[in-house]
This record gives sequence, structure tokens and C-alpha cells, in this order.
Amino acid sequence: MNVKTNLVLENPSLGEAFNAIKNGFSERKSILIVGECDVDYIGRASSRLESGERIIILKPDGSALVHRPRDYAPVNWQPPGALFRIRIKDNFLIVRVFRKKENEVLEVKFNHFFLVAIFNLKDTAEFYLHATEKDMQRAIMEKPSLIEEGFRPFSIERSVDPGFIDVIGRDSQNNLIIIEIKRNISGRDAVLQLQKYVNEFKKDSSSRVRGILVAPGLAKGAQKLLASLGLEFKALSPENCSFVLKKRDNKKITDFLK
Amino acid sequence: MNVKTNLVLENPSLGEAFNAIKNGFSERKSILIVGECDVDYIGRASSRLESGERIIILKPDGSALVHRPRDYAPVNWQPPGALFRIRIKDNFLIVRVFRKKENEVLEVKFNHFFLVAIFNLKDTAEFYLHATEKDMQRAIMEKPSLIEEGFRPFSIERSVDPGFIDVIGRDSQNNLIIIEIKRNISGRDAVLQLQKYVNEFKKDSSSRVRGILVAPGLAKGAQKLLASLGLEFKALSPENCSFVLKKRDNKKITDFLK
DNA sequence: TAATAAATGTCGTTT
DNA sequence: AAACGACGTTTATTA
Repeated sequence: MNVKTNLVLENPSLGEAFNAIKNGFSERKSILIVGECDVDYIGRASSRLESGERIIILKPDGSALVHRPRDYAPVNWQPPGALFRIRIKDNFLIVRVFRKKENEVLEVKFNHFFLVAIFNLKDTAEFYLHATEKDMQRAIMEKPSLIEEGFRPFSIERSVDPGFIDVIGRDSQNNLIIIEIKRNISGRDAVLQLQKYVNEFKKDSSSRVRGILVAPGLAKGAQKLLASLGLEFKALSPENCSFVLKKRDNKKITDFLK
Repeated sequence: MNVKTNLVLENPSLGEAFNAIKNGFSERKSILIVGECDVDYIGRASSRLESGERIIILKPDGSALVHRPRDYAPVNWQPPGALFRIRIKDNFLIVRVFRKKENEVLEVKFNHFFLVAIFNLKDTAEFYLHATEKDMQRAIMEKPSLIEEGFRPFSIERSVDPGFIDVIGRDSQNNLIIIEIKRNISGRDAVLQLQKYVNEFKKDSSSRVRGILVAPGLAKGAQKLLASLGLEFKALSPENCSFVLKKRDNKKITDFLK
């Protein structure tokens, strides 16, 4: 007997919804519910969401999302690894999503359904994210003049006491250069992080040590701090790095943005 | 003429989907799409997602989510404030979500639809998040013995140079006590934050100043730092604070977790 | 397993 | 508008 792959129920009864969702759980399908519900969560914090109309997604990996008709973020959720239970009580359909190890419980109580849909979604495609911090690193190694003329990097990600240094090298005067890369406009935290690394090297090095913060921008508040610590800033955007790396960008970025 | 509030199309044609989604935009509805698509994003970073079956949510506030059948987080998204466009090209339906100011573009290219559903979701309900850091603050003010016997708090959120101090008071010996509250197990960052505040007060105060980090736990690495700085730690969980505040918990937490 | 840093972080608040 | 810190942050990486 062949089970129909997808199932879409418009305005289902409580019983129809129950059967569809329960089957969806046991068959590890992706479940989409639109309806009126209230939501309780207890775990690291606790929350209560009064009744309203929402979109709920239950995924085969055990993740769960409750989305209101606004905001990027779900109002309530569970990360992958949660277990689903469903029951009917007092004419409400209750979906319980819990992670036993973390002692976190999410309960969604429905009193009305606009839609219950069960899908066997197939998605094994690759996802490519370009121009991350690592990409910026690689771009600098490939084209050191992004930092300054004469820069000679000789190491990636050298481990020192407080953590990892993104790039180390020497300038044309043979001074040591310590580089901290950020892909976002950076603030005081990044400056302080760089300072820690530089100080660590100054202890061991007799030659001059320069610290350069490489990022697309520097927050105003951090500029004074940077200067007072004798550190330097070099503007470099992930987009520029992407360009250097000649990522397989069939379309030009400018075309795409139109 | 009354426009039907909700619309559910199962396996719609490209043209049917186009009309439904376009109307959904203009009527500021919540839009749910399940289908096969690929996704491109260019903005702060850039990404490419090859073809696969996904769930897409487009909300009236301009936020957009692309969800694969796994993971808590959307694979691609736009925060609220984005604008939607739709067009048909080469037998593909292309939904474009962009924020001009931030120069961020998300494009979803569909070649097949399992479901297109348009909802006028009503959700004005309140959302209550309990046992936050603020709640812990209030609990300490209400029951100072949570810190230690004889503690007398006299201020919440006093502004000092580096930021805000959660609670200030005096102990039974009339020493000043500076409290930093964290709702999670805390690390070195929290210890250093507390130290900054304590140092700020030591400059101005002639009497002894004690710094207490209040949190449900202290990371192992931070214990040495705390001790070396002469600071103290007091274990206190948000759950305990919730209890003190007698949050309207009709059900007992233990019942709920069952 | 625990700690640490990154994120297209997002989101609120304050300057 | 910019900056700063919190978040049920989540997630990946490394010790």
C-alpha cells in the first residue's frame, strides 16, 4: 500500500488534524500547521504566549518553530533533537515538544486549524556561504598587499595563549605584524582581543610588534581605544576578499544587485 | 465584494501561484510557500543554495524565511522591513526580497509548488517571558537574603562609567556590595565586567568594596580569575527567582515538566 | 564534555 | 542614526 507523500488539509477538524500530525511524526515528515493556539515554554527561562493565529513548523530532525505573523525570529522554538508528542484534552489539540536532557518543554495548544500540511521534503542540496572570516584570511594570504605593500604573511591561525591569531607576518622593515580579522564593523571588543595577542607577542619578541585590526569598518568608540593602545586599523571588506578569491560568481555582484 | 480571507492552493500551477502570492503582497497577508527552489543571497555575506524542497514564509512586516527540512535556523532570510517583488522568467517564479538601505538581496527561484497558502493571521496577544535577568534583579530586591543574611540593597541599575550595575547595597558590616547578575552560567567576561564596576567604585569609596557575581553557575576557567581578583560568587538560578516572585504559575513547574 | 569565538547574528535601549 | 549589550541567543570549533 502506498502512502500518499504529501497531505494538505484545509480547515481540518480536531480529529483530522490529530491523525495527520500523528502520522507525520511517525513517518518523520515535515509538518506545517496554521491555526489559533497558545504557547507555554519552560526551560532556561519560561514564557507564556496568549492565544493568537500562528504558523508552526515541526521538522523531521526534531526542531520546532512557532512563528507569529511578524518578526524574523520565532516567538518560541526548540532546536533539533527534541521529541514530539500529541494529545487531545478538553477539545484542544496539544503538541508537546521537549528535550529531556536540557529539561526544556514547549507546549502548543490549538483550538482551531486553518491548515495542516504534511510533506516529505527532499533537500540534499549544497549550501555555499561566501566571504566569511575564513575567506578573508585566505584572501590576505593570497594577496598580502591587501594589508600593505611589502607585507609577508607566514602563518595562519597561530595558537597563542589567549586564543588564535588570524594572520602573522612581517612588514618590509621586518617588524612583526599581528592581524586580527573581523568580517563586521568592529568595536572595542575586537580591539581588546587584538591587544591581548599583541601583548603576548611583545613579551617574547625583541623586535617591534605591530597589531593591525582588519575589518570593513571600525566603530567610532573603538577608534580612540585603538589609537591609545598603539594599534592600527586596515579597512577590508569581505566583498573585496570574495573578489580576490574569484569565488565562482557566474553573475557579477553588481548585476545581481542591479 | 468580499475577498476570501484565506487561500490554500495545493500543487498550483506557476500562474496560479503567481496571482496568489502577488495578491498576498498587496493585501499584506502572511504567505506560506512549499516547493522546489534555489536561493541566492547577496549582502553582508553572499550565499548560494542549490535546488531543493523548502518551506518559505513571507510575513506582512517584510520579514522572510527560507527553511530547509532540518535545523532550527532558516538557511536564508531577511529581517523585517524588506520589500517583496515577484516575477516570472523562463518558466521560473522568482520571489525577490530586498532591503535597499542595507543593500541586501534575497532571491528565491521556484520551479514547482506543493503548496501556496495565504493567511490573514490575527495575533495581538501578549508574550510573557519570565525569569529574565531583570526578574532576578527584582527577586533580590524583594528578598535580599538570596545574596546573604544582612544584605541591604539600596539601588537598582545604578549608572557608572562602564555601564549599569545591577544591584548595589551594603552588608552587615556596612561594606559596599556591587552585584552583577547573569541568568546563565557565567564566564570570564562576566567576571571582568564585575571587576570594572568594582574598580570604578573603589576609586570613589573609602570603605571596603565587595564584588559579587550572581549567576546559576560559574565556568571552571572563570573561577581562578574571580579568586585572583578578590571577587565573590553567589549561585542563584532564575528558577529560584521566579519562585520568589510568585509568578502567576497556575501549574507547578514540576507538573508541567512531568 | 566544556569552553571559546563567530554570526548575513537579531533585538532592544541609549546616546 | 550609531553604538552597546543581552539573548531561552544558536552554532561551530577546539582544548
